[in-house]
Amino acid sequence: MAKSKRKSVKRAKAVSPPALPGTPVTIRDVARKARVSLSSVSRVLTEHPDVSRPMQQRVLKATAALGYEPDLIAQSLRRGVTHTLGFLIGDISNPVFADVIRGAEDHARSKGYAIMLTNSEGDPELDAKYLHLFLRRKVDGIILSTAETGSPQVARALLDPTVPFVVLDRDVPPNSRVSTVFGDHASGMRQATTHLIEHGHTAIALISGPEHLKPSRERIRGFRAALETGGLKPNPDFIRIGSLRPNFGRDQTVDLLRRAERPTAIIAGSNRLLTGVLEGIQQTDLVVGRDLALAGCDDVDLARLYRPPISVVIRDQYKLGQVACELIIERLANPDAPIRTVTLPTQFVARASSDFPWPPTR
Amino acid sequence: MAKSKRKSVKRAKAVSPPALPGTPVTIRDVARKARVSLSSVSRVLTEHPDVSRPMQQRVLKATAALGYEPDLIAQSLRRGVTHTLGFLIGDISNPVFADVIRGAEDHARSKGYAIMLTNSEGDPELDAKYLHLFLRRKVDGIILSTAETGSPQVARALLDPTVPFVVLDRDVPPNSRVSTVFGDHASGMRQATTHLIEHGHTAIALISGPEHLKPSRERIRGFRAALETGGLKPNPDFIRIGSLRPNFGRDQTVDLLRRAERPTAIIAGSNRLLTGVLEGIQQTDLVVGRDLALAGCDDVDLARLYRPPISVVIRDQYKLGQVACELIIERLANPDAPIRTVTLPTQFVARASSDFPWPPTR
DNA sequence: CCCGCGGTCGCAAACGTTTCCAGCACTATA
DNA sequence: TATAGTGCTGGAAACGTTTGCGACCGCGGG
Repeated sequence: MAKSKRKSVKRAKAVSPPALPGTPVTIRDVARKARVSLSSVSRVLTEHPDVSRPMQQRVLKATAALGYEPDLIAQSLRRGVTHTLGFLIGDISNPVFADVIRGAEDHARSKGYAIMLTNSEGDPELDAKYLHLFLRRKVDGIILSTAETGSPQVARALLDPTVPFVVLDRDVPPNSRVSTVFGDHASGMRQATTHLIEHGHTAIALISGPEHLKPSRERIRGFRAALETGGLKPNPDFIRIGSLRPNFGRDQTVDLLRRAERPTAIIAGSNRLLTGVLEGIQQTDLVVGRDLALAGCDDVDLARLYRPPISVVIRDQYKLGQVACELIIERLANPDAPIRTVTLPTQFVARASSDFPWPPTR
Repeated sequence: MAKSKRKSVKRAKAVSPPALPGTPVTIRDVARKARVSLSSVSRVLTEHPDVSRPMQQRVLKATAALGYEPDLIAQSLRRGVTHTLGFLIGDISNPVFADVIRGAEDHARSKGYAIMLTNSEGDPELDAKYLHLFLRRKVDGIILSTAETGSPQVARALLDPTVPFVVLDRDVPPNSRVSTVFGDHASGMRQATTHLIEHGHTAIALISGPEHLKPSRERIRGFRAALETGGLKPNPDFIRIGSLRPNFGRDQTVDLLRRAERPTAIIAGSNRLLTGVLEGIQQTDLVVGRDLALAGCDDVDLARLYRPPISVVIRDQYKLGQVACELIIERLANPDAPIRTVTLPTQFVARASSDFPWPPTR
C-alpha cells in the first residue's frame, strides 16, 4: 500500500466544511490518515483520558480534514443506546398535541435525543403494536399518550418496563413502574364552574368524555365539587358523559338546548367536544354570550378567536411535553432515579362567552 | 491471507438458554435451540429460498418458543438501511401540519417505515443543523417542510442528495435532484377571488405572505389573474405582501379597514394570517358577513366553526403528507425512479362569510 | 540491576445481523 | 462411471463502532 505522501498545503487552518454526511468516510479512514490505530481515534473522539496531546492533535486534524462523523447506527449497536425516544400518540389530530410534541421535541433535541413519532389513531391494538415496534427499534425511552381505551398488552408493558416510560394524562395499572404527568383538570373545571355560578347560573350542563379517562373523571369531579360548594344540586340530566368525539358534543348539545328546561350554561369537557358543542349550538338559533354561556377546555385558536371569545380552562401544553421528556432523560442519566408523578396546574380564563351576568341585563 | 490462527474458544457454547426476562434473546440463541447455524436462522427469517422445509420448521418453532425478534439496529448496520424517514418541519404549530404528519406517518408505517420528526421553529440555521443530524442517523429519506427563508446549506444538500428528498410547497434550487409536492394554490385563490367578484365586490384586498415563498407567490398570481379576468384593475394598496405571521395579518387588516376607501372583502393568504385578520377585524367594529366579506386558506377548525363560517381554499393536507411519503418510498424501492413533481389540487369552498351579494340587501 | 508503575497505544473481540462462499450429499445426464 | 449440476448448510467475513487487555516505554525507588 504505497501511499503518495501528498504534502498538500496544510489546510488544517483553513475551514473544511464540505464532506456532507452520507459520504462513507469511516473511522478507519481517519486512522489511516492520522497514522494511528482505530482505537486511538475512537478514544480521542470520545474524550477518553488515555490520549497524549500530540496524538490528539493529529487525530483531530485528520478528522476535520476528512469531515468525519461517527456513524450513529454503529455507535448505537456497540453502545446499546440509540439516543432516540418514542412518542406514541393516540390522537394526533388534536391540536393540543402540536404543543406537546413541540415541547417534547425541543427538550429532547437539546439533550441530544431525537423523537420518533407514531400515531395509533385511537386504536388500542395499534397502541400495543407500535409500542412493540418502538422497543424493537431500541428506543431509549417512551412517551405514551394513548388512545381512549387502554390495551391490556400496553398495561402489561407498564408493569415491568424495559425502558423508562412516561404516561401522559392516563391512568396506569397499580404497581406500574412508570412516571406520569397529569394535568390538574379538576381544579380548572372547578374554577370554571364556580365562575358560572357566581355569574348567576344555576342550570349548568357538562358534556364530558368517559369516566374511565382520568382527565374526564377529574373534570367531572371538579364540576360536582363546585356545584356542591355553590349550594347547587347537580341535575343528572345535565351531566352528559360519553365520548370525546365532536359528534357526541354536537348531539348532546342539540338535545340539551331543545328541551323545555334548558341549561343556561354549557361546559365542554375537552377541546374536541367544544367543536361539537359549537356545531350543536349553531343548529339551534341560540347565540353564545346572549342566550347561553359557554366554556371549554384548552386554549385552542378556535376558543380564542371565536366571536365571542370562549372561556377556557388552560394548561401549559408545551410544558407537558417538556416535563415528559425531562422525566425520561432524568432516568436515562441515572437509572436509579425514582419513578415520579408530576401534576401540572390548570387555570380558568374568563372570556366574553361566559363573563356576563345571568340573566343578562338587557 | 490468514494472519493469525484464530483459535479463540467460543465460550458461548457453554451458556445455557437464559430464562431471565431482561436478557435479550438473539439470533444465536435461536440457532442453538434449533441446532442449526446462525446463517440458517437468518435465511429462514428473511425468507431466503435456500431452506429446506424441515429446517424451516425447526427454526420457526425455536423462534416462536424464545419469542425472538431481530434487532433492528443490527439489521440497519448490516443492511445499510434504517427504514426510517426524517420529517423536518419548519413550523409545527401550524395546525395543517397535524394532518400532513398524519398522512405521512400512516403511509410510512404501512410500508414498514418509522418517522423521525424534528421541528426547526422557523430558523433556517436549525433547518440545516437538523437535516445534518438526520443524515448522521442514516435515515433512508427526508421530507422537508422548511422555514420561510431557505438556508444555503440546505439548498446545497438538495443539489446532490445522498438520500431521496421530497420538498413540500417550497421552491428548490434549479437542477436539484429532489422530488416536490406542491399545492395548486393559484387555482384555489383564483376561484375565491372570482367568487367575490361575482358577488359584487370590486374592492378586494389580499393579505399575503412574502413572494419568495412559492405558495404565497402562487396565490398572488391567482388573485391577480382573477381580477384581470373579471375586468378589475388591481389596487396596489390592497395587496399587502409581507409575512405569514398572524401579527402581520392583524396590523394590515386594521390599517386597511380604517382607511376611507376600505376594501369590502379581504382574503387571508394563509391559515395563520387568517387568525391575525380575524383579530384585526375584531379591533374595528365591523362584522364579517355584514360589513365585509372574508375568505381564507386551509380548512382549519377556526374557519369551519367561526360564526359566520369562513369561506376557504381547501386542500387535502392528509394527502399531501401521504404523497410525500409515497414519492420517497417509491424511490427507495427503485433507486432509478425519476424525480417527480406532484401538484395537488385546491378548491374554494364558499361559506357564509362571503356567500352573500354585495352590497348587502337590507 | 530489578521491579513496579503511570502514561500511551494497538490488537482484537465484541455488539447482532446478513450474505458470500465453499462444501457436502444427492441426482440427472452423458 | 464420471461429470455436472442442484439443493441445502455452516463458516466466516463483513457493517462501523467501543473497549478490555496486554505491551511498550521511560523512570524512579529499592
